[in-house]
Amino acid sequence: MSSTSNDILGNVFFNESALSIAPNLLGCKIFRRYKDNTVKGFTITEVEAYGGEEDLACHASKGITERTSIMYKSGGYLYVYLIYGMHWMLNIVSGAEGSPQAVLIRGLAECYGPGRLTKLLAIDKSFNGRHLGELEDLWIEKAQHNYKYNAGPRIGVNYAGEYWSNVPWRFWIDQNNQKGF
DNA sequence: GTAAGGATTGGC
DNA sequence: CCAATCCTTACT
Repeated sequence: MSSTSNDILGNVFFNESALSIAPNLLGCKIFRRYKDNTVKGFTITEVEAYGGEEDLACHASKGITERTSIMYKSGGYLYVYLIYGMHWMLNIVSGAEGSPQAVLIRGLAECYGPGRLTKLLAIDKSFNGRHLGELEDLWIEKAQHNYKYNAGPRIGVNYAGEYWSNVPWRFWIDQNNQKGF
């Protein structure tokens, strides 16, 4: 089973809203070419959508700053930032230019946890602001089929208030109801 | 300039 | 349960 360039997700995919992209990323494989030239692929199993200045859980709710400006770009850019002084978070900017949205990659089949998976993928601040379409060392290939998934509140955003801390914008593959997973 | 706090994790 | 740890943001 070989991959073709047609399987690689590009601008057409990422320019949709974060909310619609997020579940479609489930089952996609994120590939990394490491410095020693080895290539490994990991299946995305959990994501979260962040979108719009009105989303109080989204960093862009504070408006455009040096940190959040990347989210105002068109889809396909990477938003990578450090949290709690030690963990890199990997986000894919979504939506059209001027609409600050992003999808956080929270889990892989091979590695659960947003901080853990960036360590596995060797992703740090050097990836912030890069565009997926320009990268030879990181790309995402589309899922082979649609997966059944669950949705629930996002993690770690209790500060965002009653409504925004409870919107079901976290999506994960339903492993108990998945044939052949 | 300074202070407060966080899209988490792992160790006690 | 709670400390680690440092960057970004918002200012007594």
